[in-house]
Amino acid sequence: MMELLTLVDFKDTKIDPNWGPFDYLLHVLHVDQQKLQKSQNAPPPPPTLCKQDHTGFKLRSKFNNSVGLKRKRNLKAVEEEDDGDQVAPKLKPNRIKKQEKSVCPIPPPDLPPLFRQLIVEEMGGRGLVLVIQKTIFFSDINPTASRFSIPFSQVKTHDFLNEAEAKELDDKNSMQVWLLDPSMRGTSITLNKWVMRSSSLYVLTNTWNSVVKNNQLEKGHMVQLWSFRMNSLLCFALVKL
DNA sequence: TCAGCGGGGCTCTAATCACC
DNA sequence: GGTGATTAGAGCCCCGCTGA
Repeated sequence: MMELLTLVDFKDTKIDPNWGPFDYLLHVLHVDQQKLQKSQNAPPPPPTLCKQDHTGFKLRSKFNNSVGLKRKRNLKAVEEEDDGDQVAPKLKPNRIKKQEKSVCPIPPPDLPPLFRQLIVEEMGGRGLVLVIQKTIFFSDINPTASRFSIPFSQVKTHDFLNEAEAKELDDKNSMQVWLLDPSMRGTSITLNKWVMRSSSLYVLTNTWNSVVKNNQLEKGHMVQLWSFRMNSLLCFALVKL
């Protein structure tokens, strides 16, 4: 059973002033692995710190999701702003024809070399798996919704979850994972599993809004979500195509 | 015709505000 | 500081459009 990190886990951390945000990400992963290994009575191999200048890293646990939550623009204001960009503001946004939607090129494009180099060579990531390739819809960038939906029907494989994680998702419907966003910033994010009556989906929530904002994600953008593992920790990489 | 899925509405919870 | 009102976030699920 994976335990969440707390401030106590970082009491021995010595901050190097030269660390970039990405180094903090790697350190957190290291601490997480140590904790995991301790619980299994085996010392973990430390991940290699790199000196890339990635920004935007932040740490959140599922127990402080609401801490520091600020009120944001109300929905009406958001809609009014959005209407300004739409051709027919009085009408519902036109649905995208299925042919324009998440039609995955066959074969789907491989992970960009820059991402592969960062994940595999610098982060020591293993087991890269394409989880989904989809077009971003309004609901994916709607700040009120604050979620990225991953419909089961579009998921390439569910193998990115091991048995324990699948069980955790079934039991608690959510788990904390790491997301490497298109600008290569590391973010802690919540992976939820929503079971609907006729279908199910995975949903990235919680810090998704900041990913949208930081990467200027917009409706219509094609993205890929890759999964990989840092030691045993489940991580994702979001790639904008 | 019908299954699938995006869009968005409803409800509950939590944060914040206003007032005492 | 306590309490009720207001507002926004999060989770869930229904509606209806689209394409097979």
